[in-house]
Amino acid sequence: MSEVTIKSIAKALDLSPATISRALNDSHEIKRATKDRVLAYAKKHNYRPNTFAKNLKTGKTNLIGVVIPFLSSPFFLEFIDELYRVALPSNYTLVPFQTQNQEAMEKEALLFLRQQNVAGIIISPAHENSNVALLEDMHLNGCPIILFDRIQHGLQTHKIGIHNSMETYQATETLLKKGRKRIAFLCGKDIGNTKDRIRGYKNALLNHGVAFLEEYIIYVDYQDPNQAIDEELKTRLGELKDKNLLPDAIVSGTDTLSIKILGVLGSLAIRIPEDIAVIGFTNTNLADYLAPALSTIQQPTQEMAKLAFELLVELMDKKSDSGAADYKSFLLAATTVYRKSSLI
Amino acid sequence: MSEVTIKSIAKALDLSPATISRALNDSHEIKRATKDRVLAYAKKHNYRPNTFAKNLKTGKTNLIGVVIPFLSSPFFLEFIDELYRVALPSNYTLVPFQTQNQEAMEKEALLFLRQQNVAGIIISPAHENSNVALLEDMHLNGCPIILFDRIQHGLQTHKIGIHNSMETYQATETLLKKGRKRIAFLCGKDIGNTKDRIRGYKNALLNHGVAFLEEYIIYVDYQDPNQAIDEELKTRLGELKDKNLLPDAIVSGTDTLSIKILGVLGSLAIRIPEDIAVIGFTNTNLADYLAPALSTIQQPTQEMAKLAFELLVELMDKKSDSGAADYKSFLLAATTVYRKSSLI
DNA sequence: TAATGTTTTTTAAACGTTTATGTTGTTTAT
DNA sequence: ATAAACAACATAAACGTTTAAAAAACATTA
Repeated sequence: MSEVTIKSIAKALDLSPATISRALNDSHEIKRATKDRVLAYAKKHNYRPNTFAKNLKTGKTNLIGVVIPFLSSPFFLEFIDELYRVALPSNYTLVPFQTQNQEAMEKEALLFLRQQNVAGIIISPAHENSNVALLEDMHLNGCPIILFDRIQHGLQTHKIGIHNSMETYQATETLLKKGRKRIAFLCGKDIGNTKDRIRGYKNALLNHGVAFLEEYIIYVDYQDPNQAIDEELKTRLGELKDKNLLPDAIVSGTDTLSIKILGVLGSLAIRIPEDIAVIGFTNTNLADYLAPALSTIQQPTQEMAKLAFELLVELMDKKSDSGAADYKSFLLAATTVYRKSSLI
Repeated sequence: MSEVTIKSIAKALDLSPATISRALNDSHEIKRATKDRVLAYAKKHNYRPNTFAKNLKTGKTNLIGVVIPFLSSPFFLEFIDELYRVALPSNYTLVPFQTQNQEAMEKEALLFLRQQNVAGIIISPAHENSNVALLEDMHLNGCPIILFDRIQHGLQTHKIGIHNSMETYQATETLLKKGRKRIAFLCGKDIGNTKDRIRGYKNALLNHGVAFLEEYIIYVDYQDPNQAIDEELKTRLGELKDKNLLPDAIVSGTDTLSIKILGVLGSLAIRIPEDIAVIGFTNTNLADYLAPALSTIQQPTQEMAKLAFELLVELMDKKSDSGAADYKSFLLAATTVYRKSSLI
């Protein structure tokens, strides 16, 4: 396929392949004139290095694996989108994977990335400590890894996230101060950061003297992509209503559910925020347009992406300097935007 | 990095590398017993073939390049999402790229994909005939290509899209039948399929005896990602109002704009659908939740993705059968869902 | 001028595969 | 019994790079 190679250039210019290779890599041991000849010829004949040969020889690639649970989640989508933007001027190429929040799929992705010998990985793991052994193995073998968003994970490396419990604490407190007492917490089963977010929610209740009710933690099974989440939500709300426990406010700790709940409440003829106020984690830029406009806890996605990329590049460049492994956790500030869904 | 190779296995089992390779590839000229020994050893020691060596030798990869204008557009997002789903069970790996609708970026992506020697490409081109020479070149050199969504493009290959003019014709006609006469058409400058969609819009007007007004084609420059599209939309509507030409309906021919226009009209205190009815092209599953619920012309995204993948695999398998190049254009049926934004 | 140092280039091996060709030993047909 | 056919493996070259080491070319110095 690729007709023009280092060898063919060598033959054409009556030089050795070694010289061509060095000239193309701007080695100091090739004189200016020769370099110019080679570069000119290469350009003229549209020489393109064979990635596979190069990688085979050097054992290095310029690939960055990006592993996320869902592409359809506004937060992860925005993250990837920004990642593409910051990676563009660099020489690195992104290889994204979604795991559907399943450890098995995550493993497949990681094995593939390992096989591709990626230069680094940016990952929001499927679960707490999911594939931790594999990740540690790759990490030890010189593949730098950045954890983001779901940073409660055993791997020792740079981590980028937000202060989850603090965010839900404040959201819950806001609702409490507006007089809401029956506040439910909505979250996906096995969805990252849930624990921390629930903790903040509970603490807010505690500090305001409101009793915590186990029934008010609404878990929704998220695993099955084809599942009718709307239906499940309706059922769960119906159960609460039957027990005479319909909440007067909902804090959602999960991106996608924050939006779904609006539609479900609407179809049940429950008014937002009059009957139930809603504040949710999500990063959709459509929040303003929703009915009603949704109060959101938004992660600083673009900064996270930028930081993730920069930290990774730093680690990849450092290479085997084998620094004393002083990894840091970066907790960025989230922004809560109050819109109609939580006003009273 | 990869410790265990064909060579090392050969040494360990006192066989030649050729035998190991053949055993791993289940060649008929290796006897059962030997194969079993090799497979067992490989499994036990976690042998992973070196992709680069393999690709270098065979000149083939299992990569599929996916080139789209925007990842942030609901339609393309859904397309990619589904593509991942159908590609998962196969042995192919997706390498997505977004071009920001810029031919230069598209070229970069294609050059990269060519360098990676991808087995095939699925693309919705930035513009009509953008990078057509490059695409043709790659195509001729044995890289099968599937065009989707924006199929008005010079490349001769399988194409998958919808009947754009028909869809906008029907949407416009619906509005006309409800008595709207001042119908504007909203679209992105240089956004694919615009021509066809405008044609359908014009024909509907024509067939219903409503005069076409040049001012009612509202082009919005889409290129600059940081541009304040909302502001631009406001300005354009303001201009129309000043000329006493405020429309009573809007058909949007562009995914993202279909959503944006809702917010803009809202902020101008224009009622939907009373003052202005809206029907738009888009595939967001949030259409129901928007304020007001948005009438949408939805492409059959998942079928498109599935078909694109299947056709591509077929072409990749066929290889150099050099079939008489009987490429087909598949025009799938879109679905128009009428919601509140277009009811009167 | 010859020895020395420096710059520039070549030689050759290697990365981990695949595959055409060669070699061996065994079976089958005549 | 012997030639032919086959099964099962080994040898060796190749894919397009990179890079250590050797070699050549040139420049400098005594």
